[in-house]
Amino acid sequence: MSNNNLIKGSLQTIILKLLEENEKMYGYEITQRVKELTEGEIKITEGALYPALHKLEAEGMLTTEIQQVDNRVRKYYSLTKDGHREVSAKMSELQSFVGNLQRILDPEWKPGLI
Amino acid sequence: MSNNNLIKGSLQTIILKLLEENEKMYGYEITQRVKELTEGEIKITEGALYPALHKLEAEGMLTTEIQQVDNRVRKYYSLTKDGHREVSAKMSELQSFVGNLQRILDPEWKPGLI
DNA sequence: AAAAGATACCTAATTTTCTTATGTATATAA
DNA sequence: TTATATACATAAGAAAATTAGGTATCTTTT
Repeated sequence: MSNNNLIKGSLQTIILKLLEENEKMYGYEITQRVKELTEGEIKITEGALYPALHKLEAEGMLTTEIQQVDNRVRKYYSLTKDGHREVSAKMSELQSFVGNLQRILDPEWKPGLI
Repeated sequence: MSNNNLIKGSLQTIILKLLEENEKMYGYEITQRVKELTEGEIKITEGALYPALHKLEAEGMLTTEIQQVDNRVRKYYSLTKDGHREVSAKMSELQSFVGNLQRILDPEWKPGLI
């Protein structure tokens, strides 16, 4: 995940949230979407992404569907019912953690500002 | 660090920032300050804290000073010159990462809001 | 008086999650 | 024809946490 050794553990949340917004995506597409949304600042490495996708699938959060596109194989992922539930949980966990971080690092901070 | 498996890697930044604000602190004090600032939501475990302090000291970011207080030993940490430089670097890295996270997770988000 | 909890330090084994490197394969641009 | 982009995958190693244990003193509760 780029040169950011800070803040690990948010990859699952990123994957789940993108899939909530997009119905179905394949791995490579996710890396490109993140790169695009962050103007190249966050690059998800394949060594991090694929194991994370496999883990989420094994946990029942995602289902897969293989498609042939121009002689190339794509593996599309989408949220299961459990996956949909998990998105909200992960998102509020993350937002709450970011809030707590601000409270520690910026004593002036009040919710509503960044 | 509490029950938050999300967002690892911010402990160093937390330590450095607290020491910038407080001149000197000892380990146990840091755990208590964080607990207090986050109303108990983030609990830094000793197994995470002490190795992190030792690493920062080994890297020349912190110096230590032992004090006896009521027959109990306290190890006070303070920032070195390098440590002071590092705080700004770590802080802007973290703030930029949080910004990128918002861009990924909240398409509505614009800098200035949280 | 004894037990429990708070204060204060520490380390070791294990787990999780990442980076780095490598491998396969097709299509396109230089 | 060589490099880049697309598309999947895994394995070795590093980094940073969790969990669980250890030592010791002081204070509060039973």
